[in-house]
Amino acid sequence: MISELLQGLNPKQQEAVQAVKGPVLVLAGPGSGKTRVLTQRIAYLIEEEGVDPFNILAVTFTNKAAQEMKDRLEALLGPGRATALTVGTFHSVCSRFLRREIKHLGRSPDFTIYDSDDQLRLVKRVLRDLNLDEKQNLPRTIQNKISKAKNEMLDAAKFAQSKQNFAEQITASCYERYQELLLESNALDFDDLLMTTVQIFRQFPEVLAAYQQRYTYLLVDEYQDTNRVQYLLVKNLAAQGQNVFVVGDNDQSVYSFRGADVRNILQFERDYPTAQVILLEQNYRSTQAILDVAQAVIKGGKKQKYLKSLWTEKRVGVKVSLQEGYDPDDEARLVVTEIERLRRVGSYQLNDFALIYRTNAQSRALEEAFLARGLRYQIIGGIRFYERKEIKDVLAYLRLLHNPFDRVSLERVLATPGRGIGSQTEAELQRWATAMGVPIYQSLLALANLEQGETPLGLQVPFNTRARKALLSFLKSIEDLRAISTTFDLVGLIDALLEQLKLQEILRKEYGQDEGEERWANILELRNVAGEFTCLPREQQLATFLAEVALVSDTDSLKDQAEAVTCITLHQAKGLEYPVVFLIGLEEGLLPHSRSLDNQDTIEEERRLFYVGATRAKERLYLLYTFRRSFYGQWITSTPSRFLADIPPDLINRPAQPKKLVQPPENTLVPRNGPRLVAPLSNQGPSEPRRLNSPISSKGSVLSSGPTERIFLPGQRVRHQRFGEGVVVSSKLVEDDEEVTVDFLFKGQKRMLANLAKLEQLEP
DNA sequence: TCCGCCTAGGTTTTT
DNA sequence: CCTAGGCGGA
Repeated sequence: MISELLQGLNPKQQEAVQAVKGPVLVLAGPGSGKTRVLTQRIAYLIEEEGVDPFNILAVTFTNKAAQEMKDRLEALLGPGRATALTVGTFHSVCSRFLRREIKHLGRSPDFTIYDSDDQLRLVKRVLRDLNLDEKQNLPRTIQNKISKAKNEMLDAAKFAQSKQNFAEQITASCYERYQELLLESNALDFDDLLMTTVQIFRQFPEVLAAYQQRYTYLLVDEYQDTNRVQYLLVKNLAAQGQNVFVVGDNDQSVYSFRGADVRNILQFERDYPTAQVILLEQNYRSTQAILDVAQAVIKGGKKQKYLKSLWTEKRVGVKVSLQEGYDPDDEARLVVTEIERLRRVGSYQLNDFALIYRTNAQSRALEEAFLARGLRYQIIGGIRFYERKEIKDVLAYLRLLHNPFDRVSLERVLATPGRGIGSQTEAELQRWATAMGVPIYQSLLALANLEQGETPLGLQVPFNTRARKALLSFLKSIEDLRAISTTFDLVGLIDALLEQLKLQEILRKEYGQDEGEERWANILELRNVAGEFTCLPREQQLATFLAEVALVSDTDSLKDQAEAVTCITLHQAKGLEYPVVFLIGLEEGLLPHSRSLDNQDTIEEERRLFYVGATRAKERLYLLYTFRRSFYGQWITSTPSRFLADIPPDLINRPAQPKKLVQPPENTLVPRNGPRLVAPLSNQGPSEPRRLNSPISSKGSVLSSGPTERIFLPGQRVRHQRFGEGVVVSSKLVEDDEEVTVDFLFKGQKRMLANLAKLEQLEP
């Protein structure tokens, strides 16, 4: 009997799901159901091959993908069947692994995980410790270098060896001190989670052997986005059984900035000579019109032969639209207007729409347009929930309670709220702790003992009376909370903390009524999340909560059912799909991003980003760019993205702009909030070709010509100069125009060419 | 120590 | 444009 698990899969997919033991590489285009194949494969292994879920490790790209995989398995196999399965991101899997195994390095499992913000603070601390100038040694740059080194498995010593020039020696000494502070803080940063795991594997072969024995089946999604250390993790775990099943798409490799190396997937067969390679080329997501454009862009740059091509059985569908907005506000307005139109004439809901952009900053203009029209929207990313100041403040207390050596949290907590402990006192505390050779928190405890008359090391009692008082009262409040944490559950602890801090009042005072309430609401949301952990044994609640909170990303909490338009970056949109997609800001300097321009490889990565964005669309794809955009407060005339020039004109519609804008007179400032000097004129038929300054190419490019998109859909209200108002009955595209049948209020039905007749769109 | 004014510099993308 | 840090004054 053919397994039910194979039903609804095409032969290629079935082949992948049933692949025999041994290494398997599934090269799969966008929308090819690769994540589904991965999931079905796991179900198949358990159901048909009798594999114990305990022996399976599946690595996904986000926690959200992991959750979805678990849910799907539950649905396929029945409840409870797959609970022994290990699923998660590299980071979460390694984090769990280290809680168990870090003891081999003589470290406590109660380590704190430092996120990027914590990393940066720690680097700043390092620079101050080493008396280095923050101007000459930018903390961000140093943080990036350290992170990069860790992703390449270079520890501080190896880094110092490999870099000989003076500037890098400075970085090396920062790296060294940085690791010292991490160790002293009993903390691991994001990158350590992976690097330390591999180090343990190397140093303790018996530990590795145990995991190799356990995980006889290893599956990895988005393999093209693995970096060196992730590659080594996979390789180490797969070394014995070779049962490694990876899925990915080299055309969607967009994470080289965090060390991802597309060669990992391209050289899979070299790493695993017995590998089977399966190509999934059929696309189940997008229409042919969308796929054609996406393929044109991805192929545009390269001469090399492609590993795979894409095809679909879906209908050709609506042509992809390309449109210019005057500026980002106008661009946003065009999008919102189109969303409103599609909602009227089609059966779309708000969550069918996605606005995808290169940089988070672009979401600002969108936000304003949505607010102005009263459409619900959700912006993914930007300031992440767990990076909000008020949230981090509260988390800092919780982290300090769980791990008193956590240096970054201690410093944060000392400074907020103001309690009379400033940089002077802090520096002195630091000196004193160093003199005693203990971590800062212990030196505080020693200070308390000193107060009670003990003088352990015969050191002089430091600090003036005021500072000492402040420090001791601080210590007392922490110790009080610590006592509470040993009797109350997590929510009880948080309540006590909020009470002690008088946080609600502080927030209201600091940010005013409205924003104060908003931030307080965030705190309550955090408290809500904490509530989900109170079902655990009390001793585990805080640790589990903190580990979880450190590793979630924003897309993880993305709600599909939310009735709102989604605004999201290209990177975060990877793996998602929407019926209608607007790719905005398709301009030189933005996509490709200006920071990528000095290097051919990074420009090609930008091209892949375009490809990823375009292939998110199922039914309709809109490409937009602006005439001008402001950078650093300066208006710059935009140049349309070079990737647009790779699209054959006949694949694209350049709609007659329903709203035509005129350039403002020279040297006229357009006030940000005042009345716009550039008023949208009501439409008067086909617009004059907009002056495109520096078009990419004069012919063979979508930028120079193009027929019209179908904008007069049935139900659209229109006005004609002679016939007056009417409603569109039907329409179809013809050569260079759109043929519409209109039912006029007084003149009955007429058929005409929309642009030729200068037909005007009206609001409903 | 804290507050507020000022200026110089900065914008990719994320687990 | 915006914001984080530096600097002067209370």
